[in-house]
Amino acid sequence: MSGATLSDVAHAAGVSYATADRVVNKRGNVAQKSIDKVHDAVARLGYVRNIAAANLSRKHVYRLAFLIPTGSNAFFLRVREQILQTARHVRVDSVTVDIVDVPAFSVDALHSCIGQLTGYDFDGVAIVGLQSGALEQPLADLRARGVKVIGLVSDLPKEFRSAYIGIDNSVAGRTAARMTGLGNRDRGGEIQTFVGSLDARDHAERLQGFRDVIAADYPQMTVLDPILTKDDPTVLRDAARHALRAERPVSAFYNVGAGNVGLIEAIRETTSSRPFCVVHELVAHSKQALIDNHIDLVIDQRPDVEVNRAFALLRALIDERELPPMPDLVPTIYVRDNLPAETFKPAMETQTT
Amino acid sequence: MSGATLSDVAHAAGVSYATADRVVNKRGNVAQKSIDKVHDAVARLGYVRNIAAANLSRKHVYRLAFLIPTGSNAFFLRVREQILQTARHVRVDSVTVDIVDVPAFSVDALHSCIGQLTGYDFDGVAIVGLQSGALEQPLADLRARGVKVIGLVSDLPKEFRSAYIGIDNSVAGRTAARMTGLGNRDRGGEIQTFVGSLDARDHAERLQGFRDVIAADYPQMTVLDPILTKDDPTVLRDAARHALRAERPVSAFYNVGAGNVGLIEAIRETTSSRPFCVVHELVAHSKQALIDNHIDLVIDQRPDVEVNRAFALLRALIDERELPPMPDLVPTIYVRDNLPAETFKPAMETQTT
DNA sequence: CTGAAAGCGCTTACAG
DNA sequence: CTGAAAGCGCTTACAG
Repeated sequence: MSGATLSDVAHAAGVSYATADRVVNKRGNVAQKSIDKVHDAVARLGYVRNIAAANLSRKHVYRLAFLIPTGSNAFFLRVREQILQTARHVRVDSVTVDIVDVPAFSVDALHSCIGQLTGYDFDGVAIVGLQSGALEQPLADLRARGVKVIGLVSDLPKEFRSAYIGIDNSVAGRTAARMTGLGNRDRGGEIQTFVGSLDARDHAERLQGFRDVIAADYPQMTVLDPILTKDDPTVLRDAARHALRAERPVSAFYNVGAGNVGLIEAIRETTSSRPFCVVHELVAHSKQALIDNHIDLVIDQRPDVEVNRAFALLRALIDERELPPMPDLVPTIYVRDNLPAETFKPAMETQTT
Repeated sequence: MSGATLSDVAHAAGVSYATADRVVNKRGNVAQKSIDKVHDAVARLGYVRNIAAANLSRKHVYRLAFLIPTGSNAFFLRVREQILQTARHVRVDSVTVDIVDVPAFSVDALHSCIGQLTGYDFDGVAIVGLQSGALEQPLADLRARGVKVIGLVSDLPKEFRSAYIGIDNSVAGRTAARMTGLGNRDRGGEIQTFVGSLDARDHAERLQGFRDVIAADYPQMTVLDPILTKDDPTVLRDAARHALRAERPVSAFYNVGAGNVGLIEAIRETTSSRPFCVVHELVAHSKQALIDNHIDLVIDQRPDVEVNRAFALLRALIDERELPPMPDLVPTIYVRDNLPAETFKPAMETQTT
C-alpha cells in the first residue's frame, strides 16, 4: 500500500529504473510506449514519490523569502518575529528563509524588490502585496523561473500568485460593527471612525463592512465620516482628544487603521466615561489597553496563524503536492479575558539564513 | 554551516563512522575516550542529525493514535473530521493515524483503551483525557515503552503526559461573561446558566470563570444557579422553554455545555424577544443559529487549530526536537459576521491507516 | 531513447 | 569496544 517504490514500478513496467524515473518526473526523451507502460504500473501499484528521499538525494534545500514592509509598525514587527521563530525551527528540515525589507506602501519599491528576487533562486516567496498592474511583470518573471508566489496579509494581482493568506477585511469591518452594535444597542449615538487612508483598499473595505452592518442592524446608531489619520499616532491622538471634549460626545470609536498608540493616549487622559472602543491588531500596546480597560475590543488577524499557513502552503506548492488542511483564518475578537499569554516574544536576530 | 554530516564528525574525531554513530545516538559500548572525542567534534562542527535521512534508512513510519470519545457529539465529530483530513495529507510523509473510539466520560473505558494501546507500537498518542489517578498506571506503561502522550481538549494527569493542547476553560467562561456583560450592561437582569454536569471539570471551570467576571464587572446582572442538563438536548429544550415562558423572563442564557440543538429549538419557537444568548462550540447547528439570529455568540475552541497543533507537537516529541512555534490557542468568539466558510467538510472514510 | 552505477546521510546487522 | 559494508528511495551524470 504505502510501499511501492520506483524500483517496483520499473519492474512491473518492464523498463529500467532510469526510464521509470524519466517518465514519473517528466524528464522527456522517452518512447511513448515506455511512457504508457510506466503510467500503467504507477496506477496499478499506487506509487507515490518519496519526497524526503528525493530531497536527500539532491541535497535540496527549500529557499524561501518573505517580503515585508519596513518601519516600526507593531503589526509587521509581530509578523517578522513569527517568521524568524518558524525559520529557526525549520532550519533542520533544510529550509532557509530570508526576510526582505520593502519600503511600505510603495508600488515602485515593491516592484523593484520583486525584480531583484530573480537574481537569487528562491523556491517560494510570500509577499505582503499591493494591488497594482505594475507588479504583474516582475511576478510573471518569477513564475517563469518556477518560483511559487503567495500573497500575505495584503493580496497581489490574483492571476500572478498561487494563493492568498489573509483575512477578508470586509468581514473584519462587519465584525467590528457587530460588536459595537451589541455593546451600544440600547444607547444609540454616534460612532466616530478613523482611517489611515481611503486609498488603502483594506481600510476602505473594513469601513464599508462596518457601515453596512450598523445601517442594517443598528439603525439607532450613526456612523460619522472617518477622520483621516495616515496611521499617524499623533494625528489620531489629537483627533480623539477633540472628539472626547466635544459638547455631545460620541458613543463609540472605531479605528480602522493603525496608530492606536495615539488613540489610547487620548483615552487615558479622559476622566469622564469614555466611548466604546474597537481597534485592529493585537500588539503590545493594544493588549495593554485592553487590560487597562481603555478599549473594549481588538479585532486581530492572527499573524501567527497566517505565517504558519504561509510556511505550510509554500512547502506544499514547492513539492507540488496537495494543499494541507489549514485552520480557517477569520478575524479574531479579543477582549481582556481571552488574551494569549505572550503576544510577542522579541528575539535577538533580525535575519535568518 | 548546515553542512556537517556524521561522516565529517567521525573524521574530525578520528574514529569510524560507526563509533561516531554510537555516541551520537547513545547506543552504548563505546570507550569514554571515544565519547569525548566525538562530543568534541560534534560541538566544533555544529553537527545536527538529519532526521529525514535517518527515517529513510530505517524505513520509519510515524504511528499515531487519537483516543476520541464516541457518540454523535457534534464537536467531536468535527475533531474526528479534522484528524482524518490531516491524516490523509501526511500519509505521504510516512505517518499513519488510527482513531480509537472511547466510550465517553468513563474512566474505566478510557483506562482500558489506554491499556490496549500497549499491544500496538504507536510512537505517539493524543488522548481526550480525564483527570483520574486511575489512569496513571496505563499511562506510565505507555511512557515506559517510549510512547509520547499528549492530552487533547481535556487534560490527563499532568505528570503522565508531555503536553496539553486545549483551551483554558476558566478563560472561556470569563470570555462568555465579558460578552454577556457588554451586550447587557445597560439592562441588567438575570442570566440563566445551563451545565451538563458540575462533576465535569471543564463545565465547572467555565461556570466559575463566568460568575467571577459578572460579579466583578457587571454587578447589575445576576447569575442564576445552573440547570443540570446532562448535555441532553431534550432536557435543555424543556428547561429553556420553561425559562422563556416565565413571568419575568431572564435577560440572558449561557449554556456551558453541549446540547445546543434543544436550546435553539426552544428559542426558535419564541415569538417575543429572546434573551441574549451565548453557547460553546461552533458546529453546523450553532453556526446556523448564529446566522438565523437565534443566538448571539459562540465561544469556540478551534478544534482545527488544536488538531493541527497535535500533529506538529507529536512529531516534534517523537523526533525529540525542539517544539515548533504554534499559534496561540484561545477561546475564539464567533458572531454571525466572522464565521469561517466551511465549518465542517464531511468525508467518506471513518478510519485511516 | 535506454540503462548501470554512484552518492545523498543515515541505520543496522555482521565481523572482528 | 570498534569498523567495513549494505541498503533505505531517490537523482544525477555518464555511457551506450
